[in-house]
Amino acid sequence: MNLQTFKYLIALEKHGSFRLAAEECFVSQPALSIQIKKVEDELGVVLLERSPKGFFFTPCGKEVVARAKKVVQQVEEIEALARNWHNPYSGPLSLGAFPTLAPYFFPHIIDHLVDSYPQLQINLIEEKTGILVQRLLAGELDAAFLALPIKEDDLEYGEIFSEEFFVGVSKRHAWAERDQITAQELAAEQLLLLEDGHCLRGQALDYCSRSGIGEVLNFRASSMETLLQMISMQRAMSLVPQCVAEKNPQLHYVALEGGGPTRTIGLYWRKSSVRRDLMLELVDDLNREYGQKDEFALHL
Amino acid sequence: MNLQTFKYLIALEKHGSFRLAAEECFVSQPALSIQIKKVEDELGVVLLERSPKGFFFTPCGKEVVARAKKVVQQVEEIEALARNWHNPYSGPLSLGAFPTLAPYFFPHIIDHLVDSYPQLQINLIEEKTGILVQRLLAGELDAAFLALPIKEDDLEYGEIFSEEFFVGVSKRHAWAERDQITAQELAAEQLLLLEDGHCLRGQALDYCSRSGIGEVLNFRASSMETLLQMISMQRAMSLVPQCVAEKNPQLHYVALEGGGPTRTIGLYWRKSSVRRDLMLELVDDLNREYGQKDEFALHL
DNA sequence: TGGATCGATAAATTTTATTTATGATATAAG
DNA sequence: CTTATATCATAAATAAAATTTATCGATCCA
Repeated sequence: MNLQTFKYLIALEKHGSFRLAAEECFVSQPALSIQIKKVEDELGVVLLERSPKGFFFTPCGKEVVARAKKVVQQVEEIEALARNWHNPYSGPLSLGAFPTLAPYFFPHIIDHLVDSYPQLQINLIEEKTGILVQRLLAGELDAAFLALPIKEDDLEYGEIFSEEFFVGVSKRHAWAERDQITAQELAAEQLLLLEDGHCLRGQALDYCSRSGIGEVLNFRASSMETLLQMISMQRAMSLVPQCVAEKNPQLHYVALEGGGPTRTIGLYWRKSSVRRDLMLELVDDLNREYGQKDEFALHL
Repeated sequence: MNLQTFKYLIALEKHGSFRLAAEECFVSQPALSIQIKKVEDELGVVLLERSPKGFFFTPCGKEVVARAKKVVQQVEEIEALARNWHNPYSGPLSLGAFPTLAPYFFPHIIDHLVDSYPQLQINLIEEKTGILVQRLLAGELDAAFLALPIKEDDLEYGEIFSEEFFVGVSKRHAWAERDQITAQELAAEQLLLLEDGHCLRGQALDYCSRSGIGEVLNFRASSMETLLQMISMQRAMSLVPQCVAEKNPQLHYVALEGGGPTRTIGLYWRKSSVRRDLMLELVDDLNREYGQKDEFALHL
């Protein structure tokens, strides 16, 4: 059993081709072929079903590859651990945030990050929540700002802040003079939502079903910007989180009586991350700087 | 980076000696020395602090060894997966149970197990809960019967059964004619408990503190058998789970009005276990055979 | 059908790990 | 205070392993 062979298997799954896999691993194609066969012998199991026209992984092969990926990732984490041992505050740090947060939140923290950790080379990645979680688990991201809750055993998180949703309407809308409306009033209206995959969409739908708001406009905006555009054209209204509202004063925002729905943002990272201590420190920092409470929750 | 080297590191930590570690790995001492040095070069980190009188692991070394253990264990799980792929119902299966359950529970299920899975070579291990969890996580056990709750991310479980605790007293005791007593009455008495480390002790203490029973006899029996002996000598009373009571009719058992404390037993295994499917089946089986409800809870 | 591509195989080669032998240092016993 | 016996490190020789180059047979597509 051999880590290099695991990498071969993983590359093979990725490319579906011996030649390409070998290329990625910077070895010749026979080297890869032989090692794959060897590991099959060693395990006493057929991992690939070969035919003259190609090959595919057996169920057992798929299971082995899935586990091999975890193993290789952990080894890479050992290597990173050693690399960063002498200075955990140096090197590249990749942070993610989902699209309805990133453009409104990153500008707030970027200066603080750069000042506090000058030796870190910070990469900011904007992706939908699902992709972020995936990349986090795959070790491609060090941490991500995500809306609670995220159910992943391998991740832990600290809460950063909570914010309310307001009802965003055009300044020419009938509600433009009002500060508050009731959930009942909202229930009579139709809401524009983002397209599938945005966590904000899920949060809004949650709130609607809990508040008995059934109907939502069957048109889905593909980005927050589009959505705000449509609202300002008086074509729609929507639930808008506070940080987005603050950056878009061209609209009017109506609060929901008794408090609207809220979203809580947490910073998530792998429990096994080599940057774990740094992340804990960062959560502490961000709470001091931008947090609303004296106490903040860590979920480790 | 190399799995064999990880094994060397682990053996080195285990024995604290190059020679012994090499022996365990069936290689010569220089082979081990050289590989350790090589991995240090490769990682660019000193793992061992060497001195003429010996060596110890650096903080970084300790971290690396801890992670290496996980990696090696997962690789072993891949090997086991492959071995058992063609017949998951064959080979050795190690099951644990804690001391206040094992002797009373294993006899109930052993026939069923042997009949249902004739190709499995079943090993039963009796240890205190803490040790069982440790051995489970280390991959030395396939599964263990444990009292809920157990907080371990890497484990999952299915509930098997719940049972009530009764107050066990001698047949010559004043309560020997009674069927029920109240928690208040019990509060006036002193309870004998098992020594530290037994989960039953924790459960009893929990109940006592919740029921306002403050005093417990400051003498700790080292086994359930001793405890029952002492009770029958009229020297004490204690909380006894139902399955223990059934096997010891020489005592009298008084129920607590409104129901006494209960313990729920679950079968726990590693989420990554190669026997996962078998375990799910076993939980199902045991519930059909011995479970009290039609529905049983799986916590995956 | 001919050329290109794919993966398997064989032999030669290189790289890597391991053994044997030995050295330097410290500890324990006489 | 010596001597014997541990310990781990080092060096050279050996064994084992992975890798490369070269080649084959099969399929696919024009």
